[in-house]
Amino acid sequence: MGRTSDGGDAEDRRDLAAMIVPLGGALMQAESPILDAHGLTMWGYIVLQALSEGPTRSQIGLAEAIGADKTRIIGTLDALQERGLIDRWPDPEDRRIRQLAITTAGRRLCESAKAGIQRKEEMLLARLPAADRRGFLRALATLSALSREDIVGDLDATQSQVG
Amino acid sequence: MGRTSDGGDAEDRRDLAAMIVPLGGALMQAESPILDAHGLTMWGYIVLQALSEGPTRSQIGLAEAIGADKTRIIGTLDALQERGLIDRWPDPEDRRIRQLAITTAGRRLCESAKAGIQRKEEMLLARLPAADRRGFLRALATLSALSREDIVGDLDATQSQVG
DNA sequence: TATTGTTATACTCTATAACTATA
DNA sequence: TATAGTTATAGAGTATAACAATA
Repeated sequence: MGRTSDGGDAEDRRDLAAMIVPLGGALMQAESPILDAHGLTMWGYIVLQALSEGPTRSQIGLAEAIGADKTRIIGTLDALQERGLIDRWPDPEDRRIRQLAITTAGRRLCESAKAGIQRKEEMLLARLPAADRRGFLRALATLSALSREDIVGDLDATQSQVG
Repeated sequence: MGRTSDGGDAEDRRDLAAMIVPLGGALMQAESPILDAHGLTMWGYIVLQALSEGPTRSQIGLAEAIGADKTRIIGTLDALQERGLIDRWPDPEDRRIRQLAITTAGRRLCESAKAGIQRKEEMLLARLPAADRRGFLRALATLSALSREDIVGDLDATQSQVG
């Protein structure tokens, strides 16, 4: 059992989540000193990266884009605005909505943090054989582009049986 | 910039943590209904898997092995013991220490949960080209075998500069 | 009335500190 | 006194609910 040749790699392995979740925690911990040196929180960095892609028409839109609750980013936006890293102003056509954009200073700081983080990540990736590394990054890009429902929703009913 | 040929893939990419952490969250959410169907919590499942490898001589040892605080697993152990999924008894030679072992019922339940989880994961991995998939799983095994210090500690001082 | 943004509250998870029983 | 296990408390992070301004 387990060695059946059903077309591929039915090797024994640990659960994906058991490998991925702790790895994600360690990566966040590794990023932390770099973000600290830039005076950024994790959420602040995430917001700056999102706004680097282009301005946003509402805070709710931004929150959805980064997978956060709308109430969770308010303090972050306050701090970023006060430091001049983002602009925030009411939409003249609908004064309920706050428009958001990154400033030049914000873009510069974000790019610096990203460079430091990716430099550190490169040292980690250097431990991998080149072929594995390419496959890893490509697979990661593929999987992280999937929607949460695509990952969670696969065969919900039939897989939950106790065997 | 970024296209320098320094021996490899200096491609633009999102931060590893930004891809890995949400993926881990989605995977945990995907596991959740399977664990529910088995009456297991995430920590209960982790404990059963750890004890599947062999008995443990103390709760502290088990907690360290799974990266948990010793206070965090007590309720979990109580519940597993009450359902007859683990045995827990004082070491006769040092009655402060509780020895732990999985029962036959515990092993059966754990294997059933693991089968369901990995079946679901296989459906996700099936979306990847075979080569990427192999590299992904091998890289993941390599990286998750590293200690937290190995990942966090890489070049702590020099990487934290604001450039 | 519905929606954006905000504030206040409650809840969950985790870490810390205090306690017991054994040594 | 030191350690394993337990319980109680406090803290961080998040989600939920209520509120003010605008449409």
